[in-house]
Amino acid sequence: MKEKELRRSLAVLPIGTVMKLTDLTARQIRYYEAQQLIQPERNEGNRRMYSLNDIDRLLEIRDYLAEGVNIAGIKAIYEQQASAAQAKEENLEHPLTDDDVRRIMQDEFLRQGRLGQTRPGIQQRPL
Amino acid sequence: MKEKELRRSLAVLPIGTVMKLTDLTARQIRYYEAQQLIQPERNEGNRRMYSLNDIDRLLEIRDYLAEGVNIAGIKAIYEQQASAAQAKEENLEHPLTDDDVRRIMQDEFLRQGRLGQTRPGIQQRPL
DNA sequence: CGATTGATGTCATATTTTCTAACATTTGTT
DNA sequence: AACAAATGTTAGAAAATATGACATCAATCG
Repeated sequence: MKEKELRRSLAVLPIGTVMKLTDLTARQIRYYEAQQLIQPERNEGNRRMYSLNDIDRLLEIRDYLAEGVNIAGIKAIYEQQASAAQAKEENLEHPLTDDDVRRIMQDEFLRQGRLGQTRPGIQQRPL
Repeated sequence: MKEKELRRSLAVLPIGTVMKLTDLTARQIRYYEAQQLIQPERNEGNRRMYSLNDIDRLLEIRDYLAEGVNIAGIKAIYEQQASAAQAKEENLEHPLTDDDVRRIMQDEFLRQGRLGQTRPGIQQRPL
């Protein structure tokens, strides 16, 4: 199913379309990019171009924010996912020892602990 | 599978993207529309917006033209498909009599006869 | 409370994209 | 040669997007 992955990651949507599909403003979408939550491509004319995967991620971001997770938290989640994916790959070559697992679990808990801090005000989306 | 149909018919692509995906020029895409081969939607600002189904159809058109079928022929094919689809629907209510079938077959043959006429010069796509 | 900060709104200006319409070109067909 | 089909090209106007600055608003902290 490589075909489908490719299609979903094809950057073909301009920001105007993304606004409608996600119900986000251009300002929000560009801000999330500035915060490294998404990395849209650019066309020859420097216009941002988004893929279906980007749409999914933006919808996720929207939901996390609505739940009260701040942007730093969302970023942490994605970084965690990325390293988890990497670990999975590496695991195909050298399976983990129990000792490794213990250390990883500990890291996870530490990360979780740091997350809930709603220090930077939860703000509800206006209607 | 209504979900997928909906997604595929969502008009979200601007003409610039369509150009890249189909390897057609804006001129060609607009011309096929003028010839009624496609009916893209328009956004609030009067920009043409295309769906994935539109992309498929444009690729088909591109292939038919490369094969030597002229636009009138392609249009005839689509009209035939449309009436076939309609017939199928109607058939769910009143199945056809043998007499109906005979008449339909005759129509088909007449249409086929008229089609091959490559009267309006076959033109090969430039590299 | 007053200051600070995170997330978003708004505005101005520049650049890119698309639209329409007209005229030009190319290549078969008659 | 004349014509028609398909496409190219160009000009001018309108829409969409980029960037950067300043404004706002709510939550948090000293």
